[in-house]
Amino acid sequence: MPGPILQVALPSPLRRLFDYRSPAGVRAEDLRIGQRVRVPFGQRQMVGVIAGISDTTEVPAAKLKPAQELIDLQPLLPGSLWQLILWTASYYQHGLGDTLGCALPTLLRQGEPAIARQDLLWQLLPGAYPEHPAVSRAAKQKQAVQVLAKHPHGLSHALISQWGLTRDALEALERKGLAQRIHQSPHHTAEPLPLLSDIPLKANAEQQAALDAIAGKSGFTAWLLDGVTGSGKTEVYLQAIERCLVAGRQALVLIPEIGLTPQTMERFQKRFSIPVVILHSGLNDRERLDAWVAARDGEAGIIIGTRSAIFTPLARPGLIIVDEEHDLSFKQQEGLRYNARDLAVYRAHLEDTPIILGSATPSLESLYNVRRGRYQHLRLTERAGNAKPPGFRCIDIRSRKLEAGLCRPMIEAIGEHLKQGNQVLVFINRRGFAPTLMCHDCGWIAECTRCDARMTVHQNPPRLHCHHCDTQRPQEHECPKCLSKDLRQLGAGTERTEEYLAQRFPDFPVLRIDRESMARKEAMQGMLKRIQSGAPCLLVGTQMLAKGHHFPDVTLVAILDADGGLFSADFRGPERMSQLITQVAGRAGRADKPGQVLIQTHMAEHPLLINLTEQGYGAIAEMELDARDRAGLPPFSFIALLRAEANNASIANEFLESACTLAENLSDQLGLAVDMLGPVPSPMERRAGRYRAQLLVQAKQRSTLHQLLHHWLPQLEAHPLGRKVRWSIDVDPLDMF
DNA sequence: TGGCTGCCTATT
DNA sequence: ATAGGCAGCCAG
Repeated sequence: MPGPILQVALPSPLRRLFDYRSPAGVRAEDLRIGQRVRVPFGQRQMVGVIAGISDTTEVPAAKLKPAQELIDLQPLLPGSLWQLILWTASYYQHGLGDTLGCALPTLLRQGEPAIARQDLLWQLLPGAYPEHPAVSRAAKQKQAVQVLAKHPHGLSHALISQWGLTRDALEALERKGLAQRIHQSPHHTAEPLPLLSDIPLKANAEQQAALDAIAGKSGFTAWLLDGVTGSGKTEVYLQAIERCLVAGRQALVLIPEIGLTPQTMERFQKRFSIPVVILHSGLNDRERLDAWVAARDGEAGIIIGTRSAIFTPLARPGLIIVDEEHDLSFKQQEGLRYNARDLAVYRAHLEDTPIILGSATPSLESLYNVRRGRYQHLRLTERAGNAKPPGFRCIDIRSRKLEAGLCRPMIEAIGEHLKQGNQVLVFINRRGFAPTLMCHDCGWIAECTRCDARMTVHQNPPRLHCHHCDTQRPQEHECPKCLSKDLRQLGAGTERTEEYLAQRFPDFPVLRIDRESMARKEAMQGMLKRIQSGAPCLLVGTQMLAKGHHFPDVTLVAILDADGGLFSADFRGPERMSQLITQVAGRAGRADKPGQVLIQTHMAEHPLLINLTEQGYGAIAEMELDARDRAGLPPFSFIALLRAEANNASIANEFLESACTLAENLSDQLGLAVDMLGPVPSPMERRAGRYRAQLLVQAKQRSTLHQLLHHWLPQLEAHPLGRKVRWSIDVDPLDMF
């Protein structure tokens, strides 16, 4: 009699499962869905996950091979997380094997056992205290004593780097007789610990109302915490987490990619004495696995991480928080194109826990869900210490002379604020020195050889740089077309504005904050320190300035170009622009120093700008939602984008034409009301030497779109042209590029 | 005729 | 993805 057949998901782009016989010597009753197996695959061996167990198979017996080894004794993931991953693969139309590949830490993908490295704990010995003379001249060891003092039952060795400690410091303490290592069995449960190591702030009335509302419901509820910058969303998170921990459960916190602000992280670690796990990009594979296991086995109380942390298993899920839920970095832009914020809502539903989506500028999707009664709206409108919201004013720059992107009234305003001893933030969403290099005699423009884009002039070091494919080359000294020497650098980026301001206001330091100047990690820390000193200075930067950090001594926010979002090709342009302006504006001001925001624009009477400056983001959002409704755009419809790229334009187009016909046939057969838009060349047709085109599929109902995708994707996969082009499907795309 | 490239196919 | 097989092609 034939044994069970294992249907195994393998990390390959092929969207199907592969059947194997069970490994030699493994009893049928020990096999479970969700266990890993090592299997032979072609010439190699691979680690896969059992996704199904069956009595039968279509595969001829001669081809069927036995798996080599059963890696896990138990399923790797709790049921809810397995469900989440299955749903992710099916919703985003991605192979299960590859989806698991995105969801699991590298070492698990390689077949490493799913246990923490060791069960070593560090514990203080009696008589150790931070002021102990033996550590008075050893800052690291002193810090270690402080941290260990908060963990009377011992701090897991796996988590020491999370607390900024090193093995060396702890071993030194051991030698000095101040600390010891203790070993414990893997699944021991510690006696209840004090949860808090710091006293919560007193919640104001709005915060308390939000907390009471959240506490008043059990099970799944989605809360939209809509709070202006400085209104204390983090304090609501912290106290909601505290409640969750008191109930013996774990909290998962998702934060945007660049939002890893050390200040916020410190607040979490300072407040709680239970283990907080931070999944940041600096972790190595082993540390990542240890953190994963600590979360899965319930050792870690709070798990904080970016997008991919949504796939961290929890032993006792109790609460999910998505901070800055409108942020685009929650959407993965390649491969498995999932949106961690959306998955978080589904996960909370699966695990029957509350979820808090927080933002000062909620996405239209979330506001729409509030309108439909799916999310509960919580508002925080007061800024801490009664700080006034910043006052907005637009400056019409039509026919005004600009110097390095600044008009005269703006320069004067900057001078005023500096003279009064305040800081000024200048926002210009363009890196480099100048966005264009042009020949003044014949109009030639320096373009990228691999993209349909202009080269940006950079000065440090001097070069032309393509921001789309990263190509760099020296700047021409004469026009390659007419040999004129009169090449001009047109327009302004952060470098030019920085240079101009430094020369115009020589008495004040100018700090530039963009990807270039922040390349070194210490750079940001150094600049933040300087800004926090409160001395008058100028900050010049890109949208990096808009994320996370608060600058209380800034009284003027100068926005040099608000027009980009007003006439963008993307229907989300206005939403993005409003969010960006509101977020940048929110960086400034505090109780005793109200902030002012000046916006340069060519379209001072544009209703969007007027509404934004007079009524704020909420009003704009409602207006935009109505516009989307009338136009039948998301969130009032559902879209998927099929992208194709190839070395020549016609083959990408041919593939999409054929895909379009297939989709039209399918929707006829199945009676589905879907609209096909395209294929059309991508807004930037050539990028990094490849030609790109796209086809948009749109439906009124989510289920209609998914029925089509479900039948369409296998056809595309089997399409002969599909191997000549590189194609991908993006469900709920956020970017049309 | 050996060895190279490019294209096609199978992977359980 | 990735490896292997095979046809077509050229230097020797």
